[in-house]
Amino acid sequence: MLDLKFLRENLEEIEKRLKTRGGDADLSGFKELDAKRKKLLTESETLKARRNAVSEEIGKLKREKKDASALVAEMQEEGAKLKSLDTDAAAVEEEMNAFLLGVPNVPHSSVPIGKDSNDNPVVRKWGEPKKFAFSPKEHTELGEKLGILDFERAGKISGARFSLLMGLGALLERALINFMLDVHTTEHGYTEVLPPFMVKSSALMGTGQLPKFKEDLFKIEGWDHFLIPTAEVPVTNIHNDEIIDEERLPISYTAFTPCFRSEAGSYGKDVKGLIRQHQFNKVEMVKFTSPEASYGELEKLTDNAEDILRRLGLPYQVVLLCTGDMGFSSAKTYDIEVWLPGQGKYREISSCSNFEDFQARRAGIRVRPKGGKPRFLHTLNGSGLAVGRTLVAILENYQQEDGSVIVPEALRPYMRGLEKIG
RNA sequence: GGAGAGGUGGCCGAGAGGCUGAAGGCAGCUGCCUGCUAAGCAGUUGUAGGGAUAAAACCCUACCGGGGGUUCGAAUCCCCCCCUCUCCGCCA
Repeated sequence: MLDLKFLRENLEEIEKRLKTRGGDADLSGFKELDAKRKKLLTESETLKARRNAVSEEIGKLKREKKDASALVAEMQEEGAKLKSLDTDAAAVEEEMNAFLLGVPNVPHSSVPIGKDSNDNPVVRKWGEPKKFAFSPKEHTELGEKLGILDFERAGKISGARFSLLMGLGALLERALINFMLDVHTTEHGYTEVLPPFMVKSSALMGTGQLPKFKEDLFKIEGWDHFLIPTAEVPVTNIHNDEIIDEERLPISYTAFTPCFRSEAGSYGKDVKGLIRQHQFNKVEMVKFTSPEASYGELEKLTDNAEDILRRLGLPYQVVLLCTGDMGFSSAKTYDIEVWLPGQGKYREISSCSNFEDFQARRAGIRVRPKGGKPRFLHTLNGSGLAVGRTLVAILENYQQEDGSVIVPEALRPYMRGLEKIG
């Protein structure tokens, strides 16, 4: 959510920059709404000031045992007027709030202007895509032949876009989770958390998934709860409505959770395999920083995610999302894309974003500078990494001609020393 | 699920219709004092919205878990909801 004053004072500039995101940045109704709000507020406050003054007078008269009935009668009449005025004011306030909740974040000045993912510049690459002496297979075929992935049975249980990991596949997934968490906690300075996998709507409001993107979520029937689409939601909301002393920043959390997404509107995309699932595992990194430090921390956080890929020996590239391809709440986002030989392309495996104070304002997360006034802090998060897609990348990058898969060295301690699957 | 207790400022904690934005304490800030540290003394310190101003000072409004109600006036009375704690039941 943008700051009301900031929006009021920079309306044209903000509108111009939001337009670069494409689509939904319509601020045309704002001026009128803002004026209406101000008018009602001023009227209501004037009446209230009067009421307070008269009430005090009445109190004084009563204490002196004098007659106050004339004033009381007068105020009874005023009361009705105030009540209707307040009803209107509350309605406008709510309208304003709903409006603000629907406005996306303003892209940072370093974000390139563009229409869609084709306009995302590659900012760096690591590793060389391996040349295979044979035609490399996709993970689906490899996994099914090895008996570690079973999509058919997953379908019987849960339908399309679910997966069933068996035997060494399940172990590999678990190994990846433990490996990632260990690296982030022991080497990158993150504190591990294991949050709830269901959250209230207010938490989703705080991080920006609600109110606009309800159709992407799974709701628990009869409850105000949703399955989390990412650990970002419960972990960022750990500190909602808190004021954190500045010397405690930055705060860095890492969390493993399953993630649940309806994938509405993705029909026909990635229908096969582990790439796009209704349920998948992810290790997430979340940071709370001072406004001054957030862009430096974004670079660190992105590098922390890249580090996992480097240790696993998986080639990747980092792209900077252009204005047209960014998420609703983000001010700047890097996507990390891992090389998948089976598909012959780079595919997203992590998304690292700085939200500036957009989420903090919604969730009420502030920092108190030493001796100063509280202000909203900055929040960041990134996948470190999407576990299922990492498993795909390992199967495809480490496949051998006979269909077996070498276990990357970094993972072997987590795989009972196993060097090869199959 | 049943029974009780409770949710007040950065924190602890009083207040039980008007004189309360809220005593007292802690913490913070400023000054004094003191070889240093600690202690002591005095002053000061909530958040948000609006008005005023060159900027302040200043003025108004709201906020005592959330929402509604009663009243001229609500932290205080009434109703609904949420959360925490204790006991009982149930359960991994």
